[in-house]
Amino acid sequence: MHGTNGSSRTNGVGGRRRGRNGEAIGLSVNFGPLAHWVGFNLRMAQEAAFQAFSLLSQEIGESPGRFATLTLIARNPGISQTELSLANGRDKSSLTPVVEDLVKRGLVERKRMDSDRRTYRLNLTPSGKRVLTMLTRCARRHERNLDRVIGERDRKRFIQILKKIAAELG
Amino acid sequence: MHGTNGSSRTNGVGGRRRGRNGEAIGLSVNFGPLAHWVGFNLRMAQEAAFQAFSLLSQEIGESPGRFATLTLIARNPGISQTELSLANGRDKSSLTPVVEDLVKRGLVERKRMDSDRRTYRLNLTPSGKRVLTMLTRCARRHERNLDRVIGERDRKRFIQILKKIAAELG
DNA sequence: AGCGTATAGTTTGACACCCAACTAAATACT
DNA sequence: AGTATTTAGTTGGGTGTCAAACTATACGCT
Repeated sequence: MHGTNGSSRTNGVGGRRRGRNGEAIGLSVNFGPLAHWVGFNLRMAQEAAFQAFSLLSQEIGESPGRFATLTLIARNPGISQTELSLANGRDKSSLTPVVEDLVKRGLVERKRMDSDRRTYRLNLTPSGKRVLTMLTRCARRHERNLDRVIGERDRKRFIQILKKIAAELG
Repeated sequence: MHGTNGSSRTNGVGGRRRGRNGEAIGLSVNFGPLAHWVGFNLRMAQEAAFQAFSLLSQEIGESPGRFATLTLIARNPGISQTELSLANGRDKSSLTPVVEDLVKRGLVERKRMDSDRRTYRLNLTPSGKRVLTMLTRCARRHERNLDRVIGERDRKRFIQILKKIAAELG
């Protein structure tokens, strides 16, 4: 099971038949090789998971992007923006408006470093810690849902593979 | 190994030590719970894979987004834009400029339907088929790289899980 | 000291995407 | 037939992202 293509029609998404008269696509979409390829399925899964977390996190008025940022600052007090962007897998320029907003809303504190006055040190404020706590609760709920889908047995291996992909294709 | 957090420092990304004098983050970044969560690792893996395919596909002057679109049109001749956007997991409005561009560059042909003059039928032109062939070659190369990372043994299960996530969190 | 290079962060311009509002066509209801 | 509802696609507004150019500091070499 790898080279064999067969037909790869699925009904997962494609659209329920409206069968006029054999109107080209009867009932479902043919994904062709996409169905068996990692890249495509990785994208679809990631976007579904993101979407789901987005819903949870907006219940408390935050965006999912903020969550990783806050966690990384909490875990690495005094981290610089460049280090943060690197760890977060985003360009440092993407971080500028995010940090700006977090500072403005009083979740993050930002001080120039003495030894190197180009770089900032980031830290959570007490208010930032409170928000992070709530977001973390959301995230745990989200993770429980994912765990349920993945299954306890495969979970560890699954994450291992994800990490490996990120590491070896970075 | 699941609940135990320990420390979760990794050196995968964080930045090699520049050890001034214990300057807050010595050598690596602490990812905290992120390290063990599916959502974060899913994002990182997806983005790494996307990036890698992006490099391959731009060798032939195309973007990765185009690839799934062209494949779906090839496999479902006469598909409508809405069906396409649904299968592709994008909003239909996102497709407007993409299709526009593909038509302008002569890869896709677009005809109004007779029975319902609101909808378009999309088809590849011969030129579009040629481009898709090249892109598919790229994609196969990319998949081989991913396979090497994932390992033949886990591959099938891995994709199954990705599909399940996309389906059950959609 | 002085010049060239590297680094931290910002700015700018481009894209890809989403959502909500819109237009035009089809269908359903009566 | 006439109005209301649904559907296919487009438009407009906003967001998040990257890459490249820029500013300012720091470092290295002579």
